Amino acid sequence: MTAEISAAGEPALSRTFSARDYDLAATLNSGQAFRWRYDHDVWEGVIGCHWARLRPAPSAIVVEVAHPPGDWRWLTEYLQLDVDLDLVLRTFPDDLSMRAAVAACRGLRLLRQEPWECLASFILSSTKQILQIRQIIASLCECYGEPVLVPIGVAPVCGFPTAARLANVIESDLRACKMGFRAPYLRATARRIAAGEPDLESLRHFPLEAARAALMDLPGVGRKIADCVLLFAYGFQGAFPVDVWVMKALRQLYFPRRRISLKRLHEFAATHFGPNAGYAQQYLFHYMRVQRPSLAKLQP
DNA sequence: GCCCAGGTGAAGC
DNA sequence: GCTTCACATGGG
Repeated sequence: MTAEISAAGEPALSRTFSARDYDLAATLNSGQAFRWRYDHDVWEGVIGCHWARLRPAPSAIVVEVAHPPGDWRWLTEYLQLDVDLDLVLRTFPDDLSMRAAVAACRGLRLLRQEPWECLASFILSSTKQILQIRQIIASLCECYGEPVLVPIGVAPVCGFPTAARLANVIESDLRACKMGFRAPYLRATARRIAAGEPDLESLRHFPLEAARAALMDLPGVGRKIADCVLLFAYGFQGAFPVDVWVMKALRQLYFPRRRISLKRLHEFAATHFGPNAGYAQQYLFHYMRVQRPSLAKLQP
């Protein structure tokens, strides 16, 4: 590995993956992951310690990497290329709202991200616009991440900083990355994770509620951020993050002109959206944010 | 200037 | 239990 990393400056290697019904733009731009940059029909980003460039093609995704990987599981797992979207969409409730969301966003996928990066990213997400979350994380990676190998002609880029690294950054230095009041939360949680309390890998094998409780015990992590990590990093489909957009979606689409508490919305979501509720949530989120921005402004 | 952004935690009833 | 508020920062 070290030998490969040191052998910088080679041309990118390309491989095409079959991917039917995969909307790369919607997926990489739907507020799940924050490290992708779009330029001339191409997405550039970092997955773990791998630089990657993704380009949509008919029923496929063309992937460029900086060095030959031993295997491609880090990529196929991240993009969830083995998921049959039809099977997922078929489990959605057959109501007008979900039909509209699917019609508008078909091809939107859930990624499967590395837990620490996902957790830290969403700690930084609170009351921030997606554009600003990207900027904070870019700054954090540039300051405290390890450089990854890139091909000739590509600007240097870093991986996401480890919990151990961020645990040793003082709060004022974190604030220099423009994360504001989130800095002490990120630092305190980084220290907990670096100490293995909890061990993020072991959460994979926990029941949903136990994993959620372990995450919510961390500083700066409440129900919403915990659910984002449960869904985007571990794939728990019972996790249904309710942020301001999803709250508007649920209230307007399912409970118009009624007062309904967040608790009731969670109870509704847990029974109404079926075995792939997490997927349904992402469709509602993206639908509201991208397709119905004018409606989203009405009656919060 | 104003309001809002993929919220959380603490303090008040 | 529920409601209100402070918390940084930047975009529209």
